[in-house]
Amino acid sequence: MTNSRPRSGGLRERKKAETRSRIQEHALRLFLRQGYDATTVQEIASAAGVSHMTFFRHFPTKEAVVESDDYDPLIAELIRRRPRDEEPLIAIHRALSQGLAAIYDTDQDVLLTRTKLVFSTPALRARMADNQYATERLFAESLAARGHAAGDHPEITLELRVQAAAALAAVTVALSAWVQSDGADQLPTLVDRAFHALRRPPSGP
Amino acid sequence: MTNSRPRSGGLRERKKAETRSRIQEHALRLFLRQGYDATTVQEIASAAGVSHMTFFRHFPTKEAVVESDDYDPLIAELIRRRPRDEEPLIAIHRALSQGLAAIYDTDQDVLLTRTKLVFSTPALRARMADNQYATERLFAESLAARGHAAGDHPEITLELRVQAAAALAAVTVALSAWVQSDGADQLPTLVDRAFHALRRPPSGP
DNA sequence: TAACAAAAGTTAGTCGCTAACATATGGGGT
DNA sequence: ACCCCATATGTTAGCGACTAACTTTTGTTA
Repeated sequence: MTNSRPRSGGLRERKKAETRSRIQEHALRLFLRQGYDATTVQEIASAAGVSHMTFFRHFPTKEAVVESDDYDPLIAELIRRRPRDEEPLIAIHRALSQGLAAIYDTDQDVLLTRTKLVFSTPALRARMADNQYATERLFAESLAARGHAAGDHPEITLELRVQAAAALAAVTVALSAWVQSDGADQLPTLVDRAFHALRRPPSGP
Repeated sequence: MTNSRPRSGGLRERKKAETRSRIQEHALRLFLRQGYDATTVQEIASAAGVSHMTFFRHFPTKEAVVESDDYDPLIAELIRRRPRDEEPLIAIHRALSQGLAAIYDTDQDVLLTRTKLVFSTPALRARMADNQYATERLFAESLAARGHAAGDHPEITLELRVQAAAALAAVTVALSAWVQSDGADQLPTLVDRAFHALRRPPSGP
């Protein structure tokens, strides 16, 4: 039995990837034009020139076509690179700002559009919120792994999980405020304010 | 046209409430016995002796039969009663502990069972996570309203929202750890630990 | 070019959920 | 007591997300 693994540059793989992104593009276009709920999977499939089954072979659910967890592993890696003695919330804040800066300047408009769609669609919002549980664990892991050998897996404490979850909550509120201002406020600034609020609760007037 | 509002003690209202809770009881029983996804609405309705339409007249979705936002308004009220100069995270922590104590001793088993179900069912988890956005706003409002007249609505700042969101994240992690320990750990203790982690990030060894 | 395997299509079905319309029943006014 | 109406429930038909089973098409590889 010879190696039957598909070549990375093969026609087959390329076509598959093209189909996938064609579906995704048409889906987003239709969602923005006529709303998420008002767009059927059949409609997206037809627009992309495929059957509805092909849609589900590429995306497990209708919601999945909007989700993009490309960022999570990137941020996780940046957290892992922070010094071990840095306070968890500071570490996440810096890693996040760093990662955000990398994409904010180039993809700002796309990010805003997509985030608006997610926040205004209950089904997508719920998905995003649930995905944060997985992200929380990933970030907590990354916090624990700072300054350890690659194979080493230090304990993930409740404290680390709380701090990862709080950081994610802060980012989410910042995103929400960003969307509410329709992109007028600068997202990095809002993120900074959110993390600041996490560390130093303001007292009354 | 005279007052046609139904009396609170009427037979009609009582029957309706009975039907509602009968549906809910059978639903939970079936979910626990055979799993959430493996239980159809039709099945629940039949078990409760009603048609599937009656189910949806009492609960907007299948998930709603598990959700219980009875606690949120209670906690919100407790937050509102905290002194105005108390730091937001402290205020939420105390209000929450107070509210939790009221129900923990009596409903501990039910709470654990239900929470286990929610955390182990993606659809329910996603719903719960999304509901937290509404709860976050409610708590932020309550924080802002402390020591103000009833009709007065002070501004809800980004900072307050972040703190409310962080507090909810802390509680959620505590609940998750509680479920993971199968109720062996004390929930109030876990909540205290979670809030503590929020305020004083531990440094490395 | 023959043969294999991955990708896409076809079809039929389940389940959550809604709309429209029909029926039953409790509660108030007379 | 009776009638009338509002409200709770039932029936039926249908849409849309998603799955399973099977067939057809199409790169790839020997």
